[in-house]
Amino acid sequence: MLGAMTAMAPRRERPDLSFLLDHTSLVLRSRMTAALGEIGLTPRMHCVLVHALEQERTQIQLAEIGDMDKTTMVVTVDALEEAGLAERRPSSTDRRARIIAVTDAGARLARRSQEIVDRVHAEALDALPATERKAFLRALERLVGDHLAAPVEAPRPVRRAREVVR
Amino acid sequence: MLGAMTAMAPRRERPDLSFLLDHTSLVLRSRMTAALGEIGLTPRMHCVLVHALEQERTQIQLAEIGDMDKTTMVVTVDALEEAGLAERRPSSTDRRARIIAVTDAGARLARRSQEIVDRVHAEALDALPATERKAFLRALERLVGDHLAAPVEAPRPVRRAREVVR
DNA sequence: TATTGTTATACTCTATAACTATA
DNA sequence: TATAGTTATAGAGTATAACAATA
Repeated sequence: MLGAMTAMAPRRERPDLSFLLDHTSLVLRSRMTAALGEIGLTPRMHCVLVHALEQERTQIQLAEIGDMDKTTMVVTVDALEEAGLAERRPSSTDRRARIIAVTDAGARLARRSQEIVDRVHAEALDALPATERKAFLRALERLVGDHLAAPVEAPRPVRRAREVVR
Repeated sequence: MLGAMTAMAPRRERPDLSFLLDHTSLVLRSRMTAALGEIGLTPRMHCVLVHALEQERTQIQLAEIGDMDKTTMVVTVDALEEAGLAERRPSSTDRRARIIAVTDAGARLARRSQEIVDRVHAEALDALPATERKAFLRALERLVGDHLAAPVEAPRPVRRAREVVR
């Protein structure tokens, strides 16, 4: 990880927003991953389960919601199927597409994992006084909706064709 | 990246802190990387420059501050030397250690890069009303100092010895 | 014996490219 | 022609292992 962007002394006058956001985000993620890991889920599996439960969705739609590549979705759904938590079903309207159907076991586990997610979030937020907590969340939501809505696109390196193995 | 941890509907009642922190952190980082890239620096190079300027520091000390591995520090210092921004000098007290000395060009560039860092931070924070901004920063600092201080250590996979090539 | 800095490289993660089936 | 899903793998990023010099 990358640490302090700003020299030590002027921290108070120029708060190191990069460090603060990176650090809190990383630590929260590590807690979330550890907590969900106890019931055999990754954050990604949880994300797919919850949104597949809401309504009938295809892999592409779930990939969009979870901000994953479709190829990452393939391995995530593979893991969910292997664990007996979800199944691929043909879409009735598009024979190319697969609906991700959550099994009963998947639905039960999703309830537990959502409790875990809420608990991990609550434990973090409980460290803040109520007023500050509200302003904190409002601020984050404002940033996500506004100035920090979309990442700057970095130019991606062109990749050579893949080696064909017979 | 990973997106929403929480189903769509209950977002208002159960704010998705993971999503909010991940998203803001990622977008800010992309902006920072793009902005520093315009003067030929990575966030890591900036970080090392700034802290090497503050006082005499060895690679290990700079790695600690930047939360980088010492091997990552090697390539970062390589890049700084190649760009003529810093030099490795033998420590006068420990012949194993190298002091990272910032050149005049490095010092000039560090002033500019710190301005860039401050500007990118300010642009984000300017999106917030003054009161909210203060509470936001206080909250982040409280979390970093308290509940979200340290990541949960994930068990690292054991790695086999490296192949010896003669 | 432990630590600084270094090199080589193992491993993870993510996404691109290419492909099949279908729209 | 374009899209959903799949497979294979390229490439970036990062950290471990091993080592030389020194403490």
